[in-house]
Amino acid sequence: MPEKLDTKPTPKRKRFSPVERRRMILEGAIEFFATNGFDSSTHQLAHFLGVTQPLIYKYFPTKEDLIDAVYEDLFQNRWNDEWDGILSDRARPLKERLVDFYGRYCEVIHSPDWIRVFLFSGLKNMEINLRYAPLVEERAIRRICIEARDTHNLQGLDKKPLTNEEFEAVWTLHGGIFYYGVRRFVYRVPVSASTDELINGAVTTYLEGVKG
Amino acid sequence: MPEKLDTKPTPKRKRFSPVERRRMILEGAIEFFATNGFDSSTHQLAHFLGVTQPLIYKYFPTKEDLIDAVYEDLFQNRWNDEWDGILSDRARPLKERLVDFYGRYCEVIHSPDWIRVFLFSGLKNMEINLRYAPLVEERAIRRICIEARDTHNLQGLDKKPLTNEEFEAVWTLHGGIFYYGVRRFVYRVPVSASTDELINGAVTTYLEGVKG
DNA sequence: ACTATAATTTATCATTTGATAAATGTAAAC
DNA sequence: GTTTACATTTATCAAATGATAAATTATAGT
Repeated sequence: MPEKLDTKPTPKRKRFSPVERRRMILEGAIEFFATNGFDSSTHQLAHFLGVTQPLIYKYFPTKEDLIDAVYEDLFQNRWNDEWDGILSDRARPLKERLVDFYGRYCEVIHSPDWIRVFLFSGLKNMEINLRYAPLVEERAIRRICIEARDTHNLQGLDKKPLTNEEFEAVWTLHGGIFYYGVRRFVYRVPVSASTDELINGAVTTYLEGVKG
Repeated sequence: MPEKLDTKPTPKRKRFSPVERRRMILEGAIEFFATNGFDSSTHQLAHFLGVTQPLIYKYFPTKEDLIDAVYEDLFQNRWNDEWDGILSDRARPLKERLVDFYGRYCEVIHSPDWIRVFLFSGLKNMEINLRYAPLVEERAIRRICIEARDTHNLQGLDKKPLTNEEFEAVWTLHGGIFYYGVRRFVYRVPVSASTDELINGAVTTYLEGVKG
């Protein structure tokens, strides 16, 4: 078949600015590692990206650097400071606050990339956990304990410090919500409720339990 | 320093029966893979076992065979048929049954080996999940839903099938309990309650919630 | 249209990894 | 004590993997 010979041939190689290319590699790496784990090879990743393997090393000197960039992109600054305010805003009913908070929180964590990379990294890397778990405990769990006491007019923190039972009740709520993501993106089984329904149910149950 | 020359020197090599050695390798592999993931090398595993690497291949023809043996040992036949009876025994209060059931269930799953291998395999291997999740849903979650209805004298299954809300409430309970293991053996953060306290709290909260 | 910069690829390497074959030595049987 | 079976090790390999250097070529500036 005859073709126009005077048209410029499509370049076999497309060049991007370093910023763009770095972004492309990083985003691809997140998806790829979330699917295949961090022990997958950089060769396979390059194939997935449609790019040669040494190019990756132009932007990330070592594989470890690339993995760290994945962590940072997914976990760093993903805790929105506004969430603290939502939980502590006593002008609203606690149930409404909890539903609001977990709705926003789940928008971040209930994605295959987030849940899977979080578990992959947690299983391999101790450092991530040591940073993340205390963050959740301090800014969510503890705060919810305090607000629950206030809401149900129990004795203040000055009278009695938070008990193990109070902490564990919130951790169980939190774990139930987290586990919903595990069912969807790790086990990949069908779930019978939407995220909103789940949150509503879990929060309601928690509040019933802590009240009684 | 002079030594007794007539004592038989300690053999540099100890021989075990195939059955014994296979068991040793398998148990070591469970611990090793639970710690380091299934992508760790057989060379490292051999070092961990204090044995040469080709020996492993005498007992497990491929690495995949070894991994399958690990799965089988941890997950196969770990569901005790008596548990079904515990959940369905209407002579006992539901709360007591649930605490009893989850106490026994957690004796199995709340170990670093079980939780970590379960997550490692779930993240890599789809097959395990496809077998395990339906088992839990059928033999635990659904059963608990049914018993909860009976206990609270709600309309029978013939009147109205189990709702998504009922299912999700139990999954949230289940997830909260599972997550306790994740906190301990994946995140490795200190937990503020014993397994028994956790189960008691979670079950109580669930029943409060489903009642109201 | 030409040139220079640098983004991208090709070629290559040392190490690691799953796996195999042959040599070795332990311990049971005689 | 000798023999023999076979559990274990030593030696080795091809393929995969993280990483580097040199060659190539797209594209912006002139």
